[in-house]
Amino acid sequence: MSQDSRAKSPAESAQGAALETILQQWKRERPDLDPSPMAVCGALRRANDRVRTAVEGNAAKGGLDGAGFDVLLTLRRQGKGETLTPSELAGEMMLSTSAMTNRLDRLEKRGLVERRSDPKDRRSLKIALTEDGFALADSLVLSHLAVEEEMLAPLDTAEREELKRLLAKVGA
Amino acid sequence: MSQDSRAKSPAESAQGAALETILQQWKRERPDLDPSPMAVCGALRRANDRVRTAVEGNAAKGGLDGAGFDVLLTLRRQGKGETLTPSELAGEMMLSTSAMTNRLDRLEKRGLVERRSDPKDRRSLKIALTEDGFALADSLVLSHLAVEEEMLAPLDTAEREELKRLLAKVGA
DNA sequence: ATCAAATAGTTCGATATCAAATTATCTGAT
DNA sequence: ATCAGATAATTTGATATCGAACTATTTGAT
Repeated sequence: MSQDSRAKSPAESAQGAALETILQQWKRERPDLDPSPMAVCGALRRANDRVRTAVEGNAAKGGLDGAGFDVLLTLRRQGKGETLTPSELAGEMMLSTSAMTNRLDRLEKRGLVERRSDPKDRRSLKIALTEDGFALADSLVLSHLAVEEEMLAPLDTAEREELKRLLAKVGA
Repeated sequence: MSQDSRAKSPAESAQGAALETILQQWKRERPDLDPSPMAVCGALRRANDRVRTAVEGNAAKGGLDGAGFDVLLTLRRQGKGETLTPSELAGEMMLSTSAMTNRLDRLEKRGLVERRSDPKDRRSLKIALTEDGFALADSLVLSHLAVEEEMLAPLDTAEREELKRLLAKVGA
């Protein structure tokens, strides 16, 4: 294996074919079509991949994958002692409830969250951060923001605002 | 189940918590931190999710998932009769070679691509579109561009250029 | 010419996801 | 008060991915 020196772990080195090359190929193959939307959507995907990779790298420092990291930060930002149900968590992060069961199993096994039964509704659960989980979230959010800030470092404040504005219009 | 009415299949309705709410929560919980990078990175992720969902919807019209669709279009844009090896394909689309084996198995089973042994190097394979595969790719790329164009419809030409420029700077 | 190291593709084992089925509990209409 | 239907979480079964191990070739140093 090892595909000729590039392409290590897909989400890692990442990049694939140059966007410019792709556009040229389509112009040659289908001169009847305007491929310009691909340039924008491709740039969107690439930028998102770069950010995601960097963010997951930070999560890995806490021994978490992107999945567990999201759960931890979602709980943390609710506030000390606040809880969410598995369904609410799944809803917040666009995930099936069965995938959430699995994530919570892992986080609970690591002692970062706990499942508390809800006396008001015995079907339901309250998911809470443990002390360790809270501390880890508090630590990771700091480096997380540093990582995101670094990804955005080439953009000044006005450019960031403009980027947000334009992104909000995509698919709106 | 069904988490309070939204969040059907995660990648489908999608959206999760409002970005604005998330920012407010962090400002309350960690007033010592500047959460503004989250707004930009969140917008990036959301925009990318919307585009991906739309693009996968188009692929589904041809009975493909996003994975198979990518392979088909990558081969198509090389030109009629041109081939790539599984390793090259994996490299182009940032995927492990083992995942590529799996994708090719499925596409070959559907008669959309074929594996040709390379007489120059008997370890290697040439992946080629079949006639059906070529025709499907040619048809799907048309609606694909229509879908992407629709996602970008709220942006005029200058805004698209600006968006591309800004996205290229993210994580650069 | 030989053979160790590199390379191409596949297979294997583990894991994360989804959708559907399942179990337990609650709600509301009668 | 009962019970059919809704709801919460989990379990199940299928699939896609990754990294590592494997098989078959090729390459390059001697």
